[in-house]
Amino acid sequence: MTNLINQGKTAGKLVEFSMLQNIAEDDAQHKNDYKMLFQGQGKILLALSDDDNLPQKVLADRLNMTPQSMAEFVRKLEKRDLVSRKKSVDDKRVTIVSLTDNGRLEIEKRMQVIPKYLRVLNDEELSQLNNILDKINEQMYLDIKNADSTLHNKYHQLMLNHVLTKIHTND
Amino acid sequence: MTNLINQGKTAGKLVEFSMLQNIAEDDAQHKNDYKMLFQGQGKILLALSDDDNLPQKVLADRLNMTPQSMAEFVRKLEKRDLVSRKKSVDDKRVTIVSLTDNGRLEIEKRMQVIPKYLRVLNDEELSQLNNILDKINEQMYLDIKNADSTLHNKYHQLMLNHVLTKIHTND
DNA sequence: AATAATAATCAGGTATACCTAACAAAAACA
DNA sequence: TGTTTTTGTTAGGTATACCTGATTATTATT
Repeated sequence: MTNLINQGKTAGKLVEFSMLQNIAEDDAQHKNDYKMLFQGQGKILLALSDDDNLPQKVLADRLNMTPQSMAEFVRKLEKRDLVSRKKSVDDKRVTIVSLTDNGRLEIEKRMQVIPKYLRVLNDEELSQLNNILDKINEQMYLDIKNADSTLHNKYHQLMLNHVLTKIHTND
Repeated sequence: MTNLINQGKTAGKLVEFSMLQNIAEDDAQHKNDYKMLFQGQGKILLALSDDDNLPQKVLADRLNMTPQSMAEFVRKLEKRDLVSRKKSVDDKRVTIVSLTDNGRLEIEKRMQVIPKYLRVLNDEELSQLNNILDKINEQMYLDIKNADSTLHNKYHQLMLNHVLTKIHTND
């Protein structure tokens, strides 16, 4: 009961947070980079950062996208030299998509940006936030898995599990 | 020093969080609603939710957009019956944009969605997260103000200051 | 070997967020 | 009063994210 009220408050602050993020990062292309991490081409990069050398079809399924869209995005990524495409040898229909070194760098670059606003948190707050995010993220993994047990698109799971922590464990 | 490491970890988790959010809310148009809060038409709604009945020009300045884009978005919002446009009487050049009741409802609807993932936090965690978000948000307000003291576009400030808390204070 | 299913492509489309250039109407200024 | 500034509009454009339909290879099935 009381909890609901607190949840409401926090929800509002999260919205505020997202909005400020959007405005604050208005500088340069950072914003776009960040925004682009989670849709279209960016999604694909993230997917590949965990599980590389995937057929386009698999990517399309995982990211819940039509093969046509996938083809388009992969093309664009290829043009930007972030992924490469090679025909599979076992099945000459399939095109294997792989990250280029450039693409790998790009992802790291994008993810290693430490938002300026984190600097105002002290160690205790950082660790609190860490715990909270762990809990929230875990719950979201579960939600995603459940929403999906209805087969039809396996979502990420594999791909997602600690993709990012992995990349960030070089500290 | 150590702090930097923790910041890095947290940054990674935030990226993870955003990504999961994007995927988890794949259901229905919720995702789009949410996403749309912070750009284009959505930004305008938010701006008006704090400070209503504004000339298009002012909106364009505050949201750092060309008047042409603003005109376009306001048009679209009008078509969706979320805002109304009336000519100002003192200055017949200006068009005053106002939220319709419908628009006001729309904003509240969008913002009062409590993300499912918050339910896994207990009261202590919620209050920790609240504090943390307060700190972060406050810092971002400052950043925005500073980035902006270089005149040229006054950003929000007025508009932003506790827009959302205000709306959420009905608990 | 003939047919069906699968991976991908091409062509064409919609929607959104933006932008620039050109221009009209109204207001401010000299 | 005439000129300049300001607000907004029209027209046209770019870029991204997606989608559907039709078609081509290639592999799987019968």
